[in-house]
Amino acid sequence: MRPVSEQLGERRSVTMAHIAERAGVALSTVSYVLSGKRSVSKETRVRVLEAIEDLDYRPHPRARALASRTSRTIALFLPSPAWSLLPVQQTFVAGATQATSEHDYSLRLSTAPSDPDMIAELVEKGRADGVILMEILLHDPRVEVLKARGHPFSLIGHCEDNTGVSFVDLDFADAIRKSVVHLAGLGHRRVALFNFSAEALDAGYCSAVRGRAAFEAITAELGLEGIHLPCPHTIPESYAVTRQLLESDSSCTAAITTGWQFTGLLAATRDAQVHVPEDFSVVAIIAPQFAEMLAPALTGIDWPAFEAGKQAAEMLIDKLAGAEETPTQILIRNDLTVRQSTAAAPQRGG
Amino acid sequence: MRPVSEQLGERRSVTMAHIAERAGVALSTVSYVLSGKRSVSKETRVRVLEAIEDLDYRPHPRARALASRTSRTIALFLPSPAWSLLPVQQTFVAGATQATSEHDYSLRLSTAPSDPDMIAELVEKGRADGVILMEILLHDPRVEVLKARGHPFSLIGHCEDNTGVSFVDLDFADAIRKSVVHLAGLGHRRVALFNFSAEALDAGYCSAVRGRAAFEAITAELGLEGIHLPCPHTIPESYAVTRQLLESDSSCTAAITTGWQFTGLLAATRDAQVHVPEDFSVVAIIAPQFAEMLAPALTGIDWPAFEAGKQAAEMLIDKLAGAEETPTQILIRNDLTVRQSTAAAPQRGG
DNA sequence: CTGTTAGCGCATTCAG
DNA sequence: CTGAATGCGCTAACAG
Repeated sequence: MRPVSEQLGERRSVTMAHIAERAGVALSTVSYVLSGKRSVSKETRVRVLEAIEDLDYRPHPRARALASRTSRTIALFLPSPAWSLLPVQQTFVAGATQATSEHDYSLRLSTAPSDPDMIAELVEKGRADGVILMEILLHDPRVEVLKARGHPFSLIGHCEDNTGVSFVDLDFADAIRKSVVHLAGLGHRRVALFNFSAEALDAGYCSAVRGRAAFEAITAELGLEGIHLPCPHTIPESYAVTRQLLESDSSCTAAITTGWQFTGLLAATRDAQVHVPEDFSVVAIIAPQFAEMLAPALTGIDWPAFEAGKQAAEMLIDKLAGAEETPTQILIRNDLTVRQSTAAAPQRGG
Repeated sequence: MRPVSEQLGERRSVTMAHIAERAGVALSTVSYVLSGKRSVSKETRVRVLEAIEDLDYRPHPRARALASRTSRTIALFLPSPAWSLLPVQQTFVAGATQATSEHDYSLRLSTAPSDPDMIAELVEKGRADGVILMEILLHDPRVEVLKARGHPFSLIGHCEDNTGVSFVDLDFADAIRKSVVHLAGLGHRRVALFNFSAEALDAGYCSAVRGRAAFEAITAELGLEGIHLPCPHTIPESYAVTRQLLESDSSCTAAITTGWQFTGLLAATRDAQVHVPEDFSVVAIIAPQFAEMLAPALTGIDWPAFEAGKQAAEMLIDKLAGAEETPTQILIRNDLTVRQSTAAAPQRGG
């Protein structure tokens, strides 16, 4: 293997030393006019600035990072391989990317390490100044580690105990509640919740657990019959679960989906000759761009994922900039957006 | 503003010096057992490895990067703000992320710099070893700059002249050709192409330009009437273009979409009481997970975006690892996947 | 096979 | 207000 520097063709670029020489000042002076951490006489400052201009000097972030122990980089982890299946999470990334770029930070993306310590190490080794976590569990070991070691981070999602942590999340309990109320208002008496997968529930995935609790509470309160269906986000599986539901339960007339399950659900209703929304109502909790892409568009609670990703990054950047100690906590409560005219009363089985 | 190092809480961790001392060897020896760039006697190697184990030493990538002029990082740029609208591109990122993580690289994401020189600088300043570009133009200044300065890169998309450059791309010309042939086979005589936007065409966006050319050629060859419609990917605009088409042109019975336009198109056909696929055929060029999410699913050419992102990263990593000089060029030609049973003859206006 | 040394490019003490 | 010196943690010559 040849020396890497060679293949990279990395040019020897102009450094602070060059511009110090040209300006006839000390290296440190250049550093100080750049950082502004010390006052510099107007004259020398101008000379330095001119030299910078003339030689077209650009700082070397990596060297700066090593010396200052700061990288202006934020790390973000994707749930591993099957990630392509969840566009909502991709949208978080898009939002976070935009925010980091706007603030002259950069975003380091990698698949989620299995070991929580590895993510702490990432910042300890200077690869990132802070971390954004998603797929949060109610009791999340990653959050514990990060807290314990004192590293800055923000969450998309939120734990059971959130003292001192910054996060942005959709209020899933509220979303489920509003969805059920909406369906009850349409006259439905028996509704299904297509919740996140059983694995997610077992692991304690925050939205899944909160969603289930809220669903059970609100259906009981309204005297509805609630059918809780953990279901993966894949098309074949959500299709199968829906077919099973429609065949075995003729009085269920509505469903709420928490993720990508609306795909298989819609295909299954169609194949079963059950018409949406005339015979069967569907409420989806999903990013608006996906709700809108269907024809007819889906009624539901909008999960503004792009904005959430952006805010998660921004609150972390604020923290890195030395902002107050009080954490930012954003719990999004959106009203239901009606995108398809739904028959007031369910036709099916009723 | 307090010193950043303080708020970061970055622990002073064990360095190579510590382990050199404990193992009773020179600093460089430690470096060499780690890198394997020089043979080390089994005895000392073992002592060093033990010391590493005992002290729980982990290398510091940033320092390594500065010294070696290599960062094990790949940069990827997103088309700025409106990015949330194009899920296909998000999927590229997902694929690239997976590949980089698998190879122990990391992915640096940022919004696309307006100045091509800035992206070259990114690698010159050591923030990345190589670059992945998307949204490629037939004559792309970024590619020119990268080539000229000798920086490693790979493309998702491909230019007019691709000598020496590695890329992965869907063969859009082939995709359009197959789509038109398919539609012609169904008996359609007048078909529309919902191409990328006029801006994209003007800029010379590779897929758009190639698509148009192929469309014109194949419709002429088959004696069909082709309607070329540049159209943005947004739902309102694709909706409007479709309504306009349906109202002004009663003999057009089929359409091909190149991106996200199928969303507005389907909504518009529905509102216009035009049934898909009975009255009107639609062929979409889109990532399979999106084609499948509709009910009924969309017939079309699959754009395996996740795989493409992955391959683009892998070919770049190979290059960085010092692989051969011969570029990898992957032009994906997929057959049309029929997902909805289409009436053999168009009903509308015919 | 191993140790010594000089940087990578910059931040930041400390003297002046 | 300025400059010289030291070091961040590691790599890669250069000497043995």
